[in-house]
Amino acid sequence: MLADLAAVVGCCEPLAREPLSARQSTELARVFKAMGDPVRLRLLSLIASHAGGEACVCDLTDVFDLSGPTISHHLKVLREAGLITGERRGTWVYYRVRPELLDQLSAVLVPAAPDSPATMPADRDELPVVDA
Amino acid sequence: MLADLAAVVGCCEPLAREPLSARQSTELARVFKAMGDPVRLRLLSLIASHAGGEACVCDLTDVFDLSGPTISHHLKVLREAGLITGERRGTWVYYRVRPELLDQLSAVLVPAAPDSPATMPADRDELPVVDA
DNA sequence: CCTTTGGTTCGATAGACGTCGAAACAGGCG
DNA sequence: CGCCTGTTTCGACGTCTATCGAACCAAAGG
Repeated sequence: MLADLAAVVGCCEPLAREPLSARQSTELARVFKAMGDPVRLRLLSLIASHAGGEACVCDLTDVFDLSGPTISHHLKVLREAGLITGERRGTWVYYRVRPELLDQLSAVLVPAAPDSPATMPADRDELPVVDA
Repeated sequence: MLADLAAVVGCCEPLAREPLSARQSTELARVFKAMGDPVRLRLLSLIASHAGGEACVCDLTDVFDLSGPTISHHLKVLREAGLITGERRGTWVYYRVRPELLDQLSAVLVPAAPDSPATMPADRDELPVVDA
């Protein structure tokens, strides 16, 4: 669903440097909107902080007072926003975050982090395209 | 509306370090949701990148094919999320961003930026409380 | 004062979103 | 094969949200 964030945002153009184009803001907003829900944000955090960098859906469901389908729905939103990837291994489905995306978002927000690797365009101006 | 982000998120706890609590995710999601709209994201960018660090509403209205009330509504959402502040000076109302908030969000996203000032909790563990 | 211009609030409406239960799909395992 | 568990899809429903026009408030000048 989300094409390549770097391609749209120009990789690490801070929000405060120059106005976003309509296209850029649309793509970026898609990602922020995915994070604009408490459940999804918590899911993201649970996956990101889970041992091994990945979490099974069964681990996530028990944390909330929500039905299975609802959790699955939120995971799908996060997946389509490019924030996480899911992989089925046997019976269970494991999700892991895509740190590059978080790095990019972080870089967009902050005016100019001096020499943090998160803002060094060098080693990741080509992100894998995520689809569906 | 938004209390103190730092107080809730614990100031700079990265998303991937430990799972967010229900409360933390709720507060954070409020901010991300405010940014989860193309118009608002563009407004934020227009204000942040405007000369002098502030922009008059009259500057913002012309950029969009939207009615005045709609722009005003979006500005209110950004304001209540704590992302911008508005001040009336004479005839016009000027908006400016709150960079601390953007810094904090950036810090929450990235696992551990080595020595970027954006992630140094030292000089800003006390943020001004924004209300309405 | 009254008018004009800039911005916000109000009320209404169409569409999007979160949630659920039921049903469908996918793998193990008797 | 048939069942059982884990996960996703489907359809529906109530709520929230983006948008508008109309009305309203604030400041500046006649």
